[in-house]
Amino acid sequence: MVTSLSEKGPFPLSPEAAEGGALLHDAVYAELRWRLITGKIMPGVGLSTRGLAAELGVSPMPVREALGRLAAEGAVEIRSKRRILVPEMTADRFDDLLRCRLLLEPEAARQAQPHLGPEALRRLRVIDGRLDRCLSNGDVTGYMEANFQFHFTLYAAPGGAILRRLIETLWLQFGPFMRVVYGRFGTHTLQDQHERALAALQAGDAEGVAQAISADIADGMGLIGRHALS
Amino acid sequence: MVTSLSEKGPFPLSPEAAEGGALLHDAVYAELRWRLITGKIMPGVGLSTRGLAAELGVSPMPVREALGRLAAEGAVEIRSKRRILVPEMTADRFDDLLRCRLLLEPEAARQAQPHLGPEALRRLRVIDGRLDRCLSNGDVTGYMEANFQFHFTLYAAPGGAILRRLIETLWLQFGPFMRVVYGRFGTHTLQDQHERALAALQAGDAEGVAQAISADIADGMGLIGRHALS
DNA sequence: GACAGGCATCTGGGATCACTGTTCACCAGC
DNA sequence: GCTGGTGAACAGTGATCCCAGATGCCTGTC
Repeated sequence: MVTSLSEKGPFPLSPEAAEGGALLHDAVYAELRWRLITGKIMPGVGLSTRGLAAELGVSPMPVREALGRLAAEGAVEIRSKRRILVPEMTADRFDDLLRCRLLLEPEAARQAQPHLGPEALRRLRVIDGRLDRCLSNGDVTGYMEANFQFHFTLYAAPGGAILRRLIETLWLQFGPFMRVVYGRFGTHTLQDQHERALAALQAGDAEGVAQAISADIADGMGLIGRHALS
Repeated sequence: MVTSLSEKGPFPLSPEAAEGGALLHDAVYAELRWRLITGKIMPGVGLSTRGLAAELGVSPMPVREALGRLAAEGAVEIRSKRRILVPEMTADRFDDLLRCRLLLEPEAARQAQPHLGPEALRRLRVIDGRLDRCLSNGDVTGYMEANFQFHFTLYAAPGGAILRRLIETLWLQFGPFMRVVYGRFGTHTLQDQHERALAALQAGDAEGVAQAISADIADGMGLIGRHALS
């Protein structure tokens, strides 16, 4: 298998996976990351290297390596042999993740604010518009993709790469769970604080942006997620 | 090679590596993590899967997987083919790491304080005593091991696993650099804030613990590290 | 009919092999 | 003597193979 990748665009190459570079295991890693963040993989489902390899049209080796990386980040759990799965969410882990988000993301937004010019603001508005359309249409996957892009476009700042990376590992862990939650309760109940963040951004109010993001996380993830767990 | 691991205690099994479990690549991963955190691997040196495999007495396969995981955490850099190395520190990356530490670790200490009883306090004092002895003796490696144990014993709290994991990722990245810095400037200049943290801990003052950790990071890593980079 | 034990199958972990791209060194030419 | 090109060695990547362990089903016995 010289891999279908080079000839026909192998597995549905997601935006994230596209920048994966020439290395096969990097592409697989990026693809799986994207699937987890956008909740395309359900919690509790077992993943098999052979199965994923067949699905993606690659050999089991790059898949194994990608799963190993994800395991190091806590996104998948290698439970003994024969069982490698996306961990189920528990109330404790949820609270832990939520605390970390509330600690990291407002700070990331605060640090990024001075570097976000009109061009970034315009892009954020475009993403937010797509996000709202997905909410109206009940397109959960589209919403999660747009929400990811909104937050990480907002956090883009020179010198924030390490913080962004930490935040990404958090998103990897709650993506599958939140997908289930949104799927169960629908998207119409979601009320994000993005407008507030954009207004503060336009005003050059870093503290306001941070507070908006904090509220966005507490509302969008905290309330509905904890409700689903109870 | 049924691996020397099972019979004679293979490669110098560090405290961290011991809990690695039965899986070979987990043991290698833990071993390399420990070496990075304690600065036993210098920045800029090339690592080769084959070389490490020979050194550790295992086949290149588990080493490859371990290096892949470390690459995902930013602890090693896979620069093209034929070159996989511990990245050199830059001023920007250092500032980024320092900001993240100052964001995460005081909060981890604050969250852990209510869960730290007299027993934990006693263990922290033992570790701090060993740490001070290492400082007097100029034992840089021993100091870094003790310092790691002090901080992560302090951060131990139920429901803080994810935060601790994030912090470990940071330690992986500055360990090799700080080892060089300490080696160059000696350990006698180091003045940690551990006593202050222990006093606040004994008084049940969570905010005081957090401030002491904040000062400890700013002094022990911030000042000396930035001085070394200038 | 239910439970226990054994067997078949499946899956992950490790080893080995083949290939490719990179790097370094040596040699030739200017 | 220096520079540029070429070739050889080397190291990472991906594929295939093999083994051990776990899961699940089937059968036999109580």
